[in-house]
Amino acid sequence: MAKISTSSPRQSLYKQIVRQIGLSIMSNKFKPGDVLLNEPELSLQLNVSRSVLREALKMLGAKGLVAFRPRTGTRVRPRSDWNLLDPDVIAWQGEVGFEPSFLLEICEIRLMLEPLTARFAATRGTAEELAFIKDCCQQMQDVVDSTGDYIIADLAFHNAICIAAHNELLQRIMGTLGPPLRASRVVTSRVPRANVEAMPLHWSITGAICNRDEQAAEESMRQLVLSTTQDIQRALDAL
Amino acid sequence: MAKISTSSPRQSLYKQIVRQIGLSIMSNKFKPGDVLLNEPELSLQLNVSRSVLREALKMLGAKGLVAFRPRTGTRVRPRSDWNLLDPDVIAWQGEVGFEPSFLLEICEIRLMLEPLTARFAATRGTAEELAFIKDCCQQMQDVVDSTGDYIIADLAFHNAICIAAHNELLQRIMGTLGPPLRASRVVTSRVPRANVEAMPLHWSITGAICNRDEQAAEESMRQLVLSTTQDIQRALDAL
DNA sequence: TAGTATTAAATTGTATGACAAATGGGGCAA
DNA sequence: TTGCCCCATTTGTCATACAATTTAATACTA
Repeated sequence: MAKISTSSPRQSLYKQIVRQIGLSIMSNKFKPGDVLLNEPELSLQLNVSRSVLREALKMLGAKGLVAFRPRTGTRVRPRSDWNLLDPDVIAWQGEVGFEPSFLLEICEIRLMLEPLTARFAATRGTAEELAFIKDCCQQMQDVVDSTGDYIIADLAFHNAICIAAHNELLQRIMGTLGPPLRASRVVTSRVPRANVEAMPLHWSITGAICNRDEQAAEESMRQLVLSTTQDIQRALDAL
Repeated sequence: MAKISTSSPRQSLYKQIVRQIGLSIMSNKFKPGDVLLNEPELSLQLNVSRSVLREALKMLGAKGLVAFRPRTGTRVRPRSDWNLLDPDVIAWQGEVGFEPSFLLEICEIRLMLEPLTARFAATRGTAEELAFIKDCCQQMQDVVDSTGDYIIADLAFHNAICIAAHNELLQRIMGTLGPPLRASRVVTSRVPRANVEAMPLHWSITGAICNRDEQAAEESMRQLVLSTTQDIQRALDAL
């Protein structure tokens, strides 16, 4: 059976299939509750062996996207069962376009997490970690005119703070919520000069953390998140 | 090839294998960086066909626990790559015993999430949702003397607040972090009369939310989470 | 001798075919 | 009508063969 796939020639077949079906689910081509084609037919249609198809389906099952039952078939599970914090699930959603409501939900989570994260960083960060935060902030300042580089530097900045907070689970959550933020930042940066205007807040966060001023760190970060949330809200409203 | 498994006769073979290997990883039988036995041998040792083993491994791979490479083998990934918010990953960790540090990290996340969750519930909850919160609180009061029932009622209470906050992603996170909390509550409830002493705070949260008093709801919830965190901290220190 | 290209071995990746087990529905009987 | 049984459909499991990939040893060359 030949591999005709025009897209990614150097990628394992099962990974391609996982991605393909995953995207089909995210794009609502298969809606929750729908029953997929049975395995023999689906493997025929996708031009792969049943083994590959099954391994792909099992991976989707592990992410909570589908459920299996003999005789009934493989069914797309309700969205509330999806592992929404799985990196692939997030990425696939991004590829087909995030729901605005989902982006706003992420903003709310950030509003809950980031202020206390900054506080913990001020309390627990090592000298090296604080120095790195300052480096990241300076890096943002340096590339403030380049939208793409600025987004990357901004992510690095927030990640550095997260590392200094010394909470592995938190790092995982924030790391997973990073890519969607990057997507929303692309929307945000349509707001002219948003980057430049956000720099003072970034500097005050950096200063507060480096001075071990927990209260100021938490409060500045809250202001920053509120501000970027408003930017995103405006950008989404403009659509 | 016979299924001699003495444990769960009514469970798909691949699910048993996923669980078995998953637990082996959690219990540090396979440490991060370790290379698993190659598939033919491992399938022989586990007494299953290579297909079943591969489907199980793919599921573990989808959860970030292992990575595959031809020639090199299947390797356990570093803990930082694990999908720590995957329900199975959490559950398996619980079965082999949570690390105290992990429980404290969860407490910190709660401290970040729950106060604002309560605030949002006060702002956005429908009349029905608020009534349900009150019901849950009353239920806690009714079973305050039964440790097991109290834990269940407490989870339902916090979940009801989360639902009223109208944030799907938040529900997912809190729902995933629920079972570990249940485990830590078992530890907590060794503290005598902790249940009874926590009821006033629960009632003030309930009252604040039902009165749409955002500020009081947030602050009461913060006090509650801080209080339970201290209980857990004390219980862990006593070990 | 050192550096590079070639080859070979080990492991995962893929395909195929066959049969077992579970399940849901339809038909049959009380 | 209601309960039971049987059967068709679908996933679950097994076995085997071969392809593709990658690492490492090996040979070859400058």
